[in-house]
Amino acid sequence: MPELPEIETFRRYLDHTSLRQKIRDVAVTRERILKGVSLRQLAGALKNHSFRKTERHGKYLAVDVGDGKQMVLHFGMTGCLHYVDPDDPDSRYARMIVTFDNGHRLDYDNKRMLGRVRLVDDFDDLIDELELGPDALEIGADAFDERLRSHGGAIKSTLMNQSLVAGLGNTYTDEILFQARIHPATPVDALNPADRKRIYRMMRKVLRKAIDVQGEPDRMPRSYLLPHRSDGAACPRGNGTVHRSRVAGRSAYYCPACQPRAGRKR
DNA sequence: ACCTATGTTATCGC
DNA sequence: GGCGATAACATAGG
Repeated sequence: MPELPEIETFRRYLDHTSLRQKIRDVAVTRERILKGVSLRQLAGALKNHSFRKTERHGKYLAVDVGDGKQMVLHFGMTGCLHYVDPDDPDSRYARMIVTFDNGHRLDYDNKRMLGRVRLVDDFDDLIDELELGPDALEIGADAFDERLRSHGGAIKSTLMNQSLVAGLGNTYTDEILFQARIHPATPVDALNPADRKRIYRMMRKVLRKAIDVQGEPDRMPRSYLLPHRSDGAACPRGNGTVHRSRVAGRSAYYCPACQPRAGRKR
C-alpha cells in the first residue's frame, strides 16, 4: 500500500523498533532489489553500525547508517517492513534481512520486486537526481498553486507526478479529488484558483488522517471514498454509485454525481 | 485464461 | 519539452 502515509508509518515503525541497535549482519535474498550498490558495499556500510535516524521524502525513506552514508528504501507497490523475533521465521517475501546484535531482525519485504534499496552519500542529491518535487506535506499553499498551474494534463495524473509534489499515488489522489469534488479527468487548466486551493487543503487533510490510521483504508472515516473504493459501491455521500474509469493508464474511482466533469465556467 | 493490483521507467507518436 | 498511451518489471488473487 505504499504511498506517503504508509511510508511515514514505516518510518515511525523503524524508529520504534530498530534505531540505535548494533547491526550484526545483512542478507539480501534477491540482488535485483539493490540499485547502484553491491551487497558487499551495503553490508560494509551497515555491519557494526546502527540506524541513527530516519528521514522521509515522498515515498522514499532514508536511514542514516553513519560515516556519511544513507540507506534509501523505496517500496514499489508491494513493499513493507517487519521487525521479527529471533525465534520467528522471516516473512515470506523478505528480500533484505538486517540482523541486530540482540537477534531481532528487520525484514524489508517486497513481493513484486518493484522496490529498490540504495546507498547514497546525500539524500538531497538523490532527490534532485530523481527530480522529486517538494514533499506533499511540506509544500506551502502558494508554492503548490504555482507548481500546479505550471503543469498540464488531467488533474489526477498531475497529482501523481512525483516531480510536482512527492508522495501521492493512485489511491490517495482518488480520495483527494473525491473530497475536493473534482472529476479525475478534469484538465488542470480548467481549474480555477478556488479549485486549486481546495485540492491543496484536501491533500493535507487526507494525508494527515491516513497517517493517523497508519495507512489502513478500512480505518479511514466511513464518509471517505477509500473504504468504498470499488466499482458499483454506494457513494458515501449517498449521491449514487462509485464508478471506475481509466485515467493516465491507472484506475480512477470516483462518484460522477459528486465529481461532475468540470468546465472552465463552473 | 483473463483481468486486476498502492510504483517507476522507458519508448513511441503527436 | 510535454503529454498520453503502452509496455515492462514480478507476483498473486479473483
